[in-house]
Amino acid sequence: MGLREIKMGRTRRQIADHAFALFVAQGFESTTIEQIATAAEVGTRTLYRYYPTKESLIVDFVESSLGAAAEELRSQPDEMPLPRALYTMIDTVLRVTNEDTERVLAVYRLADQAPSVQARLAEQALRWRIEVAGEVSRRIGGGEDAELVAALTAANVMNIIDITMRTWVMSGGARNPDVISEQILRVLHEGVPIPTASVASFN
Amino acid sequence: MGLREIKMGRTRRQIADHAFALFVAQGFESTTIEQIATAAEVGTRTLYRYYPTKESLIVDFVESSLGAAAEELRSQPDEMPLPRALYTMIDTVLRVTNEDTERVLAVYRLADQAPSVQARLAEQALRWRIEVAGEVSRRIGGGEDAELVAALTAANVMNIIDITMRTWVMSGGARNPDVISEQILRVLHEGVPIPTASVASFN
DNA sequence: CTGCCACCTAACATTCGCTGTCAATTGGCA
DNA sequence: TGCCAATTGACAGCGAATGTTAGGTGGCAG
Repeated sequence: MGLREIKMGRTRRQIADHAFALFVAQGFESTTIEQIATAAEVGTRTLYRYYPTKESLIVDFVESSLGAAAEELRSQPDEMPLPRALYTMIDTVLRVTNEDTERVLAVYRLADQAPSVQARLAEQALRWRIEVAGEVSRRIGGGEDAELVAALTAANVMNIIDITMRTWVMSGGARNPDVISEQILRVLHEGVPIPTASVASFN
Repeated sequence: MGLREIKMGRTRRQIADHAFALFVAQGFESTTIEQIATAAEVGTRTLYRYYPTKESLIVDFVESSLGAAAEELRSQPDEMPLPRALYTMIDTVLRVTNEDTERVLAVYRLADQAPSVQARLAEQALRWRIEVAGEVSRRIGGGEDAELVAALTAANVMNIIDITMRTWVMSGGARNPDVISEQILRVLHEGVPIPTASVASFN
């Protein structure tokens, strides 16, 4: 790795750190790109080369976490049972979370006060849902309802991650994310209500 | 209802219709607010009073649909089994869809070409997920894992709606949404893979 | 029927996110 | 050491979004 990339990496982190500091201090909307650029000692044009949108200053952090999780899923051997492979994915996200709790907390708190950030986060989850669905589809093969099963399974996984994170954030970071996700998995295995047309089958 | 509100309703529809026409014709990003305002024969400031953001010109349509569905859920008697009540909600969304297929198709197609629209749609789904979780929570009472069950149930319902719609849109509107959702419900009742920590229990 | 009030409308100005362009700078490498 | 390629940031400009304000229109009391 050359000096060039090292410097770029440093610049990138500089920008994100100053952005977070300012966002937390003054709020997302009332912080301008120019303020961030000035604080990070770069031109606004340079900032935009690293982070294409204002929201990405916050959301890229989660993006990399989800990216690592999806990569983890793909890297599991095909012989591994799907439920186990899916679990490794959740585990990866939680590991990243445990490594930088403060930043993750800040992300979700900022999302709560800035609709555009919330929107980008939600879109991100959707994109990864589709990504994961593709991998699940590949693993279960192309049976009858394969596409739908894959889509539903992927959606489930993203829900588990999302609800775990939100529950954790709601506790102010006090509870343990791993414990929460275990609880969620237990509840899921016990079964949750599923919509039914007729009154007959309850759950 | 006074003359004033009638006129406002007309203006509102005027704006949305012209916006959709322009979006479909030229794409979302390359259509400016001013073009829409001009086409609808209103000032840009007036347009913003009806639709606070450019994206809302598109997503308000879905918002009302989800709003009607949530209202439907709330209006079901408490004695009705939850799975049945949840079903009425899905049914309501699909009914709205069947009533204005062209507009719904346009919404999702535009979302595919405009990230900001996709993001707002996803955020909307998230908001309604939380809304529905509240109502589910109320109906199942405050038992041990009640909050988590409610959150997971609500997420499931929103997933069913979303996957139904996406599958339908992917078919170009050819397939029947009701049939798709029935298929999804059947698959769900048969059970989909759930992440597991140990290799032992394979769904 | 009339006149007043509240609300709707739209023009104007301004802020801010974001992009294209281009010249200056700096790292990589022969 | 000097050339090439890539990074940088200044400048200009577009378009979305908001505050302000003046003028118009419907609703309603007298």
